[in-house]
Amino acid sequence: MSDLLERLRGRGWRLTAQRRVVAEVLDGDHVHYTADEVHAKATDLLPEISRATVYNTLGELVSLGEILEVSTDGRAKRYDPNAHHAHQHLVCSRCGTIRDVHPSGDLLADLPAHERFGFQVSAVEVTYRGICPNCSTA
Amino acid sequence: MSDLLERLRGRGWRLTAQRRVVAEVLDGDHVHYTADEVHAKATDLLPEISRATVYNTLGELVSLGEILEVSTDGRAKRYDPNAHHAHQHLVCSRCGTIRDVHPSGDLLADLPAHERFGFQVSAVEVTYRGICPNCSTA
DNA sequence: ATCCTACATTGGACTTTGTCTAAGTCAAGA
DNA sequence: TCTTGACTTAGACAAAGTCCAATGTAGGAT
Repeated sequence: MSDLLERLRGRGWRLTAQRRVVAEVLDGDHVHYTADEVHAKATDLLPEISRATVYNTLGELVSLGEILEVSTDGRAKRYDPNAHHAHQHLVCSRCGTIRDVHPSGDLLADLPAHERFGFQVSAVEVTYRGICPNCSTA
Repeated sequence: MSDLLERLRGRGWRLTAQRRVVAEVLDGDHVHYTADEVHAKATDLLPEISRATVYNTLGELVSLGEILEVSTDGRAKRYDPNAHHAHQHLVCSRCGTIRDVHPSGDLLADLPAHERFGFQVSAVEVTYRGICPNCSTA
């Protein structure tokens, strides 16, 4: 993740404590926090960081293609730092836990030409839904 | 759609003008309105209908499995009356237009056992993204 | 090392989307 | 037609996100 900050500095990003903290919070696998969760965790590291800055920074990271925006439940958007490896999501219908998964096959090719309505189709997002081990035993 | 109302009456639904109007607004193919759009169109037919009733009615129709809730953009949820034929969505990245599409293949089977993390996987939602004919020429 | 300034941050007001509640209304069975 | 419990209403409230004017600061220039 520190190479992320270097990469962004190369693109003219000003390196502030706030941005460093947001990047740090988002580091890891299977991380999918809401903006408010990012803000809460960032506040632990840098108490005076504002909500607006967290939103701004997340928005910039999305624009730059460094993180992904995910909305699996129609409520708050979540942010996924795993933007450099194509993947899909598996979501627990009960507790909302999200895992990154890698389906086999070419998902885009599954949409036949006669079902494309003249669109130039360029991407596909898949959400698998089920019950996680934790919730199925409880 | 009128058989929908009959079906619901059979399930103990009280048949009110408001519910009739919401059902009427949702009738058609490739219909994916937000709650506020449904409210606006319903207001044309029945000026005194309230927002709360539209939300209530949409929620009930979803619970009864008569319509689907779709969130393709992380903003307002949309409602899809085509609940009785499995399908996925194709969304224009520019204007937001949504079409119902039918991919080939077994999408659920594309998730290998070793990528399921012990989940009981039961459903899959797919959103194809691209540019619609209208937006690509404009 | 310090200065400058364009870019970043802040807090709070505002918007959008959706939920809840208490009071009034009405569909449909008796 | 009467009655009653389900339905509807307006408006307050809540959650998620955006916007703005004022203030602060990273990092290049000196």
